[in-house]
Amino acid sequence: MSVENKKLAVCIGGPTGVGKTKLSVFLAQKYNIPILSADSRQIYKELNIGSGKPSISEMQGVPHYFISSSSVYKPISTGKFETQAIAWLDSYFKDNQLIIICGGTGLYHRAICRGLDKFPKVIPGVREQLQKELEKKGLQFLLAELQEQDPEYYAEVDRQNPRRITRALEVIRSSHQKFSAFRKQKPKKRSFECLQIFLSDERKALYDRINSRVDQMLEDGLEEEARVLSAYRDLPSLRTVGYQEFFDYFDGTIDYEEAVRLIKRNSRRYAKRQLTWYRNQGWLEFDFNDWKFIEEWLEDQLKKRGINIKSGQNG
RNA sequence: GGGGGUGCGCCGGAGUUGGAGAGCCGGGCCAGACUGUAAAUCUGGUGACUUAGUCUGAAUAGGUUCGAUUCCUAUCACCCCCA
Repeated sequence: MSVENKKLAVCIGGPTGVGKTKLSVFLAQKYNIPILSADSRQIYKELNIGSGKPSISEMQGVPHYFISSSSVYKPISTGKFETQAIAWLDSYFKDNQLIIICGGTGLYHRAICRGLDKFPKVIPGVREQLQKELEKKGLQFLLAELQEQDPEYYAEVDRQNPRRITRALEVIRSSHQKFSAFRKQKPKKRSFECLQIFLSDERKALYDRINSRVDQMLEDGLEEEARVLSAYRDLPSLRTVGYQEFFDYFDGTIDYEEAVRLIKRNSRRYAKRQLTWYRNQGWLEFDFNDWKFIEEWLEDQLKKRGINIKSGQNG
């Protein structure tokens, strides 16, 4: 690939509420490029307030893709997201050199930049069946099956995590092959390069910001949004901080104060998990507030790659 | 001023009333794992240290005892009652 054909995706990650959107919009405006969202909740058109989806005014005219592009009634898997996003990006990069990929879902970023291994389709009903067995017979029962069917994966999997066990078994039962047989863990070739950075902040300040962000969501009508969606609470996409807690409140399991407290707590815990993920994945860490530094760093990266894009004054 | 009660680890609760535990539950916090449910799911830590272990520890200071979180004395703090 010649230098002129260099394609670059600037991936921006980080914990919830750290300011990913603001920075992305700023950079997108500067280079006059769109933003592709890597967020497993903002992708649903029904989840607005609770997902922290940027408003029209926050987008400032910058085109956003994969925001509100699906419906909670048709859940999108990470695999589907990869397929759609890559198709979109390949097409985009035919005529363009630079894009911003912004979002808090680490696995989505990974699906774009590295790709997921190809797994067979799960036969309808298998997952539900496994869920039933898990509830009735327990994890140990499923573990025994995994040990027999796929000793390799059994040896390395987190055996206390039902999600991992049932995932492996749904693939095994659907394909009659070992789960580990599909786990090549080999990065895919992409038509573009990913530059991965994440924003962070002092923990105390981040948590304060998250707490007040939740207060803002409540003011904006999170409770009503949750109420409308409560009939569909069992959908995977509604297993989400900000909604689940309200569902319990509607049930009378907890009172309003408690629901709010839990939303804040679970948001903080989520933020921590995100930080752990990006550090673990080797992303470059930047201070959320140091835009100047990030700008200069990015300029440098573009120059190195021979990417010459006018900093547009539009916006 | 008099009488009574309570006091342990970041916080709350339970529990031990002479054979002691850096111990139980919850919270908070810290850290980690994670390839199609990922805002999901799961794990570890939270007195100190030279960390497979060692030391200190039940408000503080003494005392009784072979042995004290437990009993005694004083002090401090908080709570209740009486003046």
